[in-house]
Amino acid sequence: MSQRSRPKLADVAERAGVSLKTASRALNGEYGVAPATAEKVLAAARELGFRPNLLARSLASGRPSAAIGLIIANVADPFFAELIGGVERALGARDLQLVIASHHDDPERQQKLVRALVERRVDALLVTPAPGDASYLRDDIDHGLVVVSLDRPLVGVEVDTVIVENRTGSANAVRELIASGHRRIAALANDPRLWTMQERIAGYRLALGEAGIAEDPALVLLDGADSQVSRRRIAEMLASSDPPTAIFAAHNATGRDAIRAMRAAARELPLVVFDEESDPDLLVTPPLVIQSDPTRLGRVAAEMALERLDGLSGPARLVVHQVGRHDVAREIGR
Amino acid sequence: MSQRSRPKLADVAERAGVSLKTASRALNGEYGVAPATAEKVLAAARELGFRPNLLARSLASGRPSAAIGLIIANVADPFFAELIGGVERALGARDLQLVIASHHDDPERQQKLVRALVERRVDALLVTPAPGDASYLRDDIDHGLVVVSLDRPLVGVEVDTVIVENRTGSANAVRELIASGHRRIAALANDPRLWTMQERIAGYRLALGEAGIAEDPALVLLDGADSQVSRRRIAEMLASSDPPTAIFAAHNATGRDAIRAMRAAARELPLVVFDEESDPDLLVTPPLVIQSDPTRLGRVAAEMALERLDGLSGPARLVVHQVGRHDVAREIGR
DNA sequence: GTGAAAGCGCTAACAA
DNA sequence: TTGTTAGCGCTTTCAC
Repeated sequence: MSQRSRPKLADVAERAGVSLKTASRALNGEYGVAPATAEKVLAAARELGFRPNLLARSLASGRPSAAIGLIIANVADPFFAELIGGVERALGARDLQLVIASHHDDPERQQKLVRALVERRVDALLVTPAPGDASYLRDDIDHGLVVVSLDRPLVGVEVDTVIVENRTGSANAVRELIASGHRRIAALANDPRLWTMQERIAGYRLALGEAGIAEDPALVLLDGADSQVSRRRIAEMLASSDPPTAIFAAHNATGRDAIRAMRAAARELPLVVFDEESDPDLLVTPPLVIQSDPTRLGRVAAEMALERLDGLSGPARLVVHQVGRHDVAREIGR
Repeated sequence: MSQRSRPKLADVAERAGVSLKTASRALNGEYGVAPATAEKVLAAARELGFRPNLLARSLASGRPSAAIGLIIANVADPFFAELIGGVERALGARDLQLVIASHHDDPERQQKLVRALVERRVDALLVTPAPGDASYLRDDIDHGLVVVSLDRPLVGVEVDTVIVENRTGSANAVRELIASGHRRIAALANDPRLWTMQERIAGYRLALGEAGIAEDPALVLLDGADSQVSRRRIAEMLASSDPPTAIFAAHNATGRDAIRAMRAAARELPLVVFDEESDPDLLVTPPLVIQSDPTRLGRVAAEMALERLDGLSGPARLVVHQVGRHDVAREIGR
């Protein structure tokens, strides 16, 4: 409805007194058009407010639609926002448009979104996968769809993937806590279905195991997505007869809940947080931050997709980024 | 290139042994297809991995492309991330896809993005305008493009607009500071070209004027986009012989710079911040927060666009949201 | 240097 | 209930 009365190429051609093909050539800057003719066509287009229909062009030419699909957990999450920024920057130079959608960690919603974007004929699909199997993508991949997985691996298909060292990064941070003498370290995550959380908790367990520390289930919260619940659970840990002496938060929001719970209990324990994005130096409890660098994640994933679009073939590639480490308390002198 | 070898509707029809149109009807769930025939078609489509080409469908049917364009300042900014979330939610029920791009407050880049999205035939365009005139949109609007402006007004065309009470909200907050006895109040903004900043500073001036306080240029920083610069400027204010006794930050990032500068100077002044998104209760200096509610901004703008797409006509509408006010320090008991 | 015809993948109108 | 024909807006042969 909204775009119905638009002038078409034929209108431009008619107004310029040339044929369809000549108008097309002139507007696309192709060779073989007399300068005067080209100028006439461009003037006609300007006067008419002509806007070429990219959908029609893509259909007629068989060329790709110049759009990249990006499916992530949640656009409103600062982590993913930064990731999108990285993708956008990598795409910018190529005049590729970005079609974005959130699956909110719902596998079925992800599948629907994949379908919708494939039907829209995006040139490539960047996905931060929801939990669960995604082998339904095989078909599209076999038909030439470029898929790149980022932040988490895609289960059921082999595609280019960019992830970070969740496990090692977490283990190293927990090792630091242990080296400082801590033996009762709480571990907090927001959703046990997420691969990133599983890896980070595995890193926590790895470090504990190396030090011969038995895991205390009372110090582990895997399902802290609900802030109310997680604050209560952390408060209980702090109030117990054998409380933790340090906290490892595998997720930023859960880490912030920990800060709130500590403040409520008037206690301040050493805190490690994975992927705290929001100026951690300004938090009342400056943590040790382990960082994924979502901007880089997005940029690299987009670049890998572009390489595939440029014709790169070969087996799926796996890129594993090292994580950053920022001892915020030390950096601000506390 | 990537989607070339896909089966088309004709392939499905052939495999099912029916005509093109019958296959089309069956796949679109239209009436007038025998159940057995429909089943055959669906089976054929499944076996072939058929994905309808939405671009072709849109072209052939004249129906809209089921995509909404969203042009904002910066996808990676948490404020806009939330705004996107609001748009996405409002669109979700309708199966509309979201094409997103950032102009980084560059008017020329915005114009390019508008063109690109119009050529892609988005059904509607939601824009958080970059500074400057945008009357180039008139032509597209006249041709039926639905445009909604959000967070800032669009200059040069009259379109549905959703903004917030930047001026009143700022004035009220500054009035509170004045009522507490402050007469030397610093004002910080990040970019004087932005309408939102102009309005908020106008609110600051309004409150000062009412109280008969002369503005001291030494206490006003309008161009604090560079964090280094803004921290230095704020530090100079604090170190001056006649320092401010309170701070009004018209922008969140500049507000955080103020917190850093205060910490560096070992001073803590009452702080008002506009649009602090990142858990202000956890900041070392809990501010009084004036909130735009970007999620609502996005949701309402998207709804207005949908109403237009549904055929609503009439003059451009202006929606002005009241801002929220959170005295974070008081709320957390400090 | 320019143009006429055919066709991209699909739907619409009208038959049968 | 099904099929045929034309055509969406553009690009591509292949002519002139």
